[in-house]
Amino acid sequence: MDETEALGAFAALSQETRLRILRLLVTSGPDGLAAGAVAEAMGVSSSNLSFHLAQLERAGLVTSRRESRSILYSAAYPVLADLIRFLMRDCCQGHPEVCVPALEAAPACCPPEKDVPHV
Amino acid sequence: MDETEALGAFAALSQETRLRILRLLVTSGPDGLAAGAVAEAMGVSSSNLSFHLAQLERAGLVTSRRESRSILYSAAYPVLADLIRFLMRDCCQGHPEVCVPALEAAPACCPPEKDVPHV
DNA sequence: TCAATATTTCAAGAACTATTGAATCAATAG
DNA sequence: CTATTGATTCAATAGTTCTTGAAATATTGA
Repeated sequence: MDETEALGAFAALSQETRLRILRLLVTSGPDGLAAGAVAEAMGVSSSNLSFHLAQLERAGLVTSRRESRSILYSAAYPVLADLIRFLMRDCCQGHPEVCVPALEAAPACCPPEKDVPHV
Repeated sequence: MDETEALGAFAALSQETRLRILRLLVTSGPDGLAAGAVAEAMGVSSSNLSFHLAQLERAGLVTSRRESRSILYSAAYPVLADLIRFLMRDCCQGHPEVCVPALEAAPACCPPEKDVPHV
């Protein structure tokens, strides 16, 4: 992920509705959710939701696919991982005190049975 | 870090000049850099720089202290760590495929000699 | 105290982003 | 083929953020 992509991702995440949409989609799994379901969960109009989903998609944070009449949106997990990496790589550069505490919080998210390299 | 703080941090990072300022300050170490030095490095006017530094400070990503005539700005490492944690905790929730790849990139940033818990 | 330096604050305008409701487009069922 | 459903696009407006240059503030040295 380069600076331009990171800027786009941060801009996408800097709006309350969009941050909440992304969190919903991440926890909804790779199959995704129909735009209508997301709109209902967020309590916003379909046109407003469409606007925000388009921003998230332009930032690469979500992907969409049509399934019959619905359009299903899902979180782009690899791009999220890229963004975390960007923060660690480009912002921690030579400053482990930034990302060590972040990593210490990771086990809650990443189950230890996965064979992750010793950091 | 709660949603509101994260929104503020993302907004602060979604502007090119500010993202570059933060990266400069992170790599400049805890002693920080005078506002004037940052302005010169960024090639922007002092009043514009002041505007962006204020945004970064309001977001909690940098701190400032006066030293003689200069005001020294430095990166708020713990807040950056909080932000990485926020992305991992609130966005990876139950989806290790998001943060495992991110963690795999971490060694480059966090030297292995530090005794970090096995993730 | 006065001048110089470092920085911030302010006001105006430009540029960008978000919201709304109406119109449009795509897919399906009858 | 028409009506219905699910979603997007568009145009107008409202709101927010960025940039600029001038004025103000704080600190120091002569």
